[in-house]
Amino acid sequence: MTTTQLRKDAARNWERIVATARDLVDQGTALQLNDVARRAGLGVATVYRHFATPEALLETVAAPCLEALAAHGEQALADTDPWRALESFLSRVVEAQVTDAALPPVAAATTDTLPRTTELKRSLASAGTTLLERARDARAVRPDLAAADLVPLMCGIAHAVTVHGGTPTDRIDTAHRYLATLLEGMRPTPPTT
Amino acid sequence: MTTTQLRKDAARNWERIVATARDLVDQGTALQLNDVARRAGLGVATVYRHFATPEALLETVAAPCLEALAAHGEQALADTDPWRALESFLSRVVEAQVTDAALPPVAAATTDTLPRTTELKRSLASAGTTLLERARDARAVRPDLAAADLVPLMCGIAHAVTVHGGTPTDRIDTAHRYLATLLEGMRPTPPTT
Amino acid sequence: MTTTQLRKDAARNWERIVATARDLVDQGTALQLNDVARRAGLGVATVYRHFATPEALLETVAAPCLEALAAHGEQALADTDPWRALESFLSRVVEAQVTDAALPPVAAATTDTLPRTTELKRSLASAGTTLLERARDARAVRPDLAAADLVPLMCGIAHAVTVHGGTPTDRIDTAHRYLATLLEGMRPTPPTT
Amino acid sequence: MTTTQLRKDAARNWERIVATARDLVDQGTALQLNDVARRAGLGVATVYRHFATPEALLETVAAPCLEALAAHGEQALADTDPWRALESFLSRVVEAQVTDAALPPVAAATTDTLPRTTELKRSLASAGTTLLERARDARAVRPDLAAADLVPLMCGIAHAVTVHGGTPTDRIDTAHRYLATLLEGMRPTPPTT
DNA sequence: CATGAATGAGCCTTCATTCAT
DNA sequence: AATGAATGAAGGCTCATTCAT
Repeated sequence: MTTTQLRKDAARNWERIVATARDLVDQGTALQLNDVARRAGLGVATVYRHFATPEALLETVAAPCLEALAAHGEQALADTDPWRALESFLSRVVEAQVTDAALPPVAAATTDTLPRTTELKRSLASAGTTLLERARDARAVRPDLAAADLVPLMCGIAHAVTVHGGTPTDRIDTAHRYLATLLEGMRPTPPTT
Repeated sequence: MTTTQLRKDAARNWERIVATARDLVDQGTALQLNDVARRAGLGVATVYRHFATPEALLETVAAPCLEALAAHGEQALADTDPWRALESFLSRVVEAQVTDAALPPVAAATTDTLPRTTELKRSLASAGTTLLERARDARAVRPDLAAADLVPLMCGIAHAVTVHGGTPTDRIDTAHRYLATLLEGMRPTPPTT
Repeated sequence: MTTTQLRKDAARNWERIVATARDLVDQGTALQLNDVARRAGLGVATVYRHFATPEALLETVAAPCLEALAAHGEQALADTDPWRALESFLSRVVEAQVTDAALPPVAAATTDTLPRTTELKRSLASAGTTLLERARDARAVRPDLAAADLVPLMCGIAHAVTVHGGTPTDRIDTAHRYLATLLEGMRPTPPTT
Repeated sequence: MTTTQLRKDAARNWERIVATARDLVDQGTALQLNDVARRAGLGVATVYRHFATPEALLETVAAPCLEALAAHGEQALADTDPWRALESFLSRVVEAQVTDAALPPVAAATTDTLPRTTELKRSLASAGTTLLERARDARAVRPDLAAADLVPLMCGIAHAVTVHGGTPTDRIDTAHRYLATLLEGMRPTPPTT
């Protein structure tokens, strides 16, 4: 059971708020609770009751995507090829970051508002860590790359893509190119005979 | 003679404004012209006269650093080793980005406020392009890396460093590590015999 | 029911704002929303919520008077003497203009802010038009006088009175004198035998 | 000798300022000394030296037109037909008011900034008074019309024309129509036999 | 005399948040 | 629980006028 049981109407309002916020995020508009309330056709206080701050709402909007990534992380662990597993996982993460405007700020934030967000980010980080360690054990990545570097690097790539600009489709391509380059750099340097 | 000659007192105020803004930037505070005016002990309109927008002021604050980078770019061109030249240049750029808080927003912006900024950014981009092309011609970098990717990637690394966090010193180390990894990925893939 | 039902406290604030604005108008002070808020002892945003612009507030202040004039216009239509009806109507209009400082700017404006204002002005104009046409049909006024001239001429007289100056009482007298002169000029020229 | 003798360069600046102000007035822009200075390519203080306030400048801009009107007043006095003289004079005055945007505010002001303006307005008023008295003596106008009403009424007509709107050409026509109507009303009421 | 930089009061407007209904 | 009116601090910007150069 993820959320506390809400009364039926409260649940409907919650949905409306999140849906409205999602639209705004997709439009690239910054979340303002007042604004969300108006667009959702609800009172301001109703929105505040559900989400104390814009960050809380943003994290809620981002949650499904984070969950999907976490799930993918689990699946990746099942892959027998450690390198391919890591590559696939990071690929998904970067794609998500350049596709869903709700992710970058949530991913880059050092402190979260909702416990659920912390939990999800931890889960993701943990999957990344495991995948990285496995790959390292298999001599598939350089030993000097720490687990704590994974998230920052993914955020960095996402940011690089944003600076590069282009259409949404371009952006996915660029993300893959940048990730590919970085991954190449993460492989161990072959012993120079 | 780069700038129009200012009256002595006006020049003093200009300096004060820029110095105040520099302090704020170093503190990580967003520039607000009213705020700058108050801290500089000047009238608001004085600040507005010198800098029409916060962006103009920020670009002015960033300018010396951009100039230093541009100068370094020129020097790097003199290096006979194309790879080392590129590496050294990018290293400086990334260091600057993580050291000087004025740079990231200016570097990431697609449109500039001051012509001088555009000029400097163009000069930097041009140095980067030349260095990259030389390295490519020397088979020192992969052929699929475009000049247009250089700036985004440097911004990406700077952002990754920020997300990673740490003390200023840590940040420089991290920046070098990340850059090293990326550079490794930029080298051409050795022919698999 | 003309206006949307307001909450009791909101209604009280609305009244306060309009009353404050009315005082300012009577003093000849230009309406400034911040000023109104301060004098009414309310937050700025409260005033902005009720009246988006000074014009909207001014029109609201002017509305009761416009309504009274419109009502008088209706009554005047009942008068069987077309000339007397027109005279009486215009007399009231001019009196109102020199008595209530809220009217001249609203009357002279080519575009209104509130739909209600447009409606009232239209109603007044329509009454004037009907009265003028009737009088023309009865050969009581010159045929070359258009309905579109009525409002400008009344504004003109009001302005003339303002330029002339004097105490409020003087002003009403002056207004009547000027209107009388103009009305005399509006009668048809008797056939020069 | 109208003005104090100015140094040649000062005189040139004076001319520039007035010419710039005239352009602004013709465009319908409110006079702002700072703005005038910038457009005239002069320092602000230079403009302030010549004209202490926007009103002073506006009156200076209006002066030639007032002089022309005063001159016409003198000529009108030569006309042997008192009614025609008055009519011609008022016609010119109203035309000027609707043609030159500098006049209405100057004419409507109760207190002047420049002595010269007061002098000119007095001269005009005096011409009007004489013409009115002559016409009254000749039983060409109603006896209850005071000399002090002439200026206000002309301002009123000008204002009515403004409210009516239309192209510059329309405005002149409208002005004549309105004046004609008013003049008709100024004639003595024929004894009702 | 001319200049134009400096001033700072003052206006407008927005927004996150609270609280009475 | 829901509502949305009220708040007022905070920020942005302009402009008439002064004064040092």
